[in-house]
Amino acid sequence: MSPSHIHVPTNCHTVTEILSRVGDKWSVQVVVRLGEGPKRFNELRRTVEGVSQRMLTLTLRGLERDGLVTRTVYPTIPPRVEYQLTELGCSLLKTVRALGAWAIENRDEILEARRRFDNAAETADSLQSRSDAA
Amino acid sequence: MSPSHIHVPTNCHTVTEILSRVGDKWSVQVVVRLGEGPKRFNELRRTVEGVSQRMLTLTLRGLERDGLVTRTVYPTIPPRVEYQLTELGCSLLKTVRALGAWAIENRDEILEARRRFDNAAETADSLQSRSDAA
DNA sequence: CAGAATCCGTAACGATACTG
DNA sequence: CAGTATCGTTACGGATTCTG
Repeated sequence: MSPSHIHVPTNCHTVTEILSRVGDKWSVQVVVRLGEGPKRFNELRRTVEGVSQRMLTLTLRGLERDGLVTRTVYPTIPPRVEYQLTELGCSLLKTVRALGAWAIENRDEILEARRRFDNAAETADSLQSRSDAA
Repeated sequence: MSPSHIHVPTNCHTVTEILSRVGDKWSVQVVVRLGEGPKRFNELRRTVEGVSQRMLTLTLRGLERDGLVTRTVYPTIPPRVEYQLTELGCSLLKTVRALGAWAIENRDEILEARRRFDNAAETADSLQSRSDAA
């Protein structure tokens, strides 16, 4: 049992901070792909699908900055750069997979809830416009 | 062992979708606070700290739409509205806590990696400007 | 090949004022 | 009390062009 009634702002902030690192548009996908093994830049660019060159660069820089991936440059011609998960990155991948499992498990329930909610809102709207017209 | 080399786009998309629901600026904090029990609007507004009225409203609507919280209106004067986690919301809270635990556990390592990275970048910059001046 | 730099549109967010 | 409506700003992300 954790004392959840004790509010520790630092922890909340920490969690939020980490979540916004991982919650951006591409970080998770990149981490998951790198979970398959080290990859080169354009290799990632192809497999992540939909990511722009710019965003892949920024995402990788961010992950590198936080110590989640390493960037290794082989000074050949043409240049060759490999990205690889660090141990920290691997441990993150594990907990992200848990969240992923939850997402897949509850996908249908969420989608249906969404459908219901949108339907209800639509119904309310049409009732509204009917009373407007009257 | 999961066959991680088999790429299932639907699952990736699902995970990304869920993560962007939870990865926004306030959802997690709201869910965590609601994990302590049902709360009223302004009660949340105070405990979540930093959230604007507008964003709290939007966040709660989003969570309600996805079936993660319920919204109960007591038609008294003044009005009283209670928000409460659904079962689905509770199950999400559990996996989010796992991510939170990871965040807290690895906070220092991340911060230090960040510091190192920024230092290295700064050093490179100053070397750059020195060769510019020459 | 692996990026850096620039430009630009959208969407997220915050502050404020108003309402039932 | 619990919102809605409107406005302005900022941050995110995409497309394009250029470079070592």
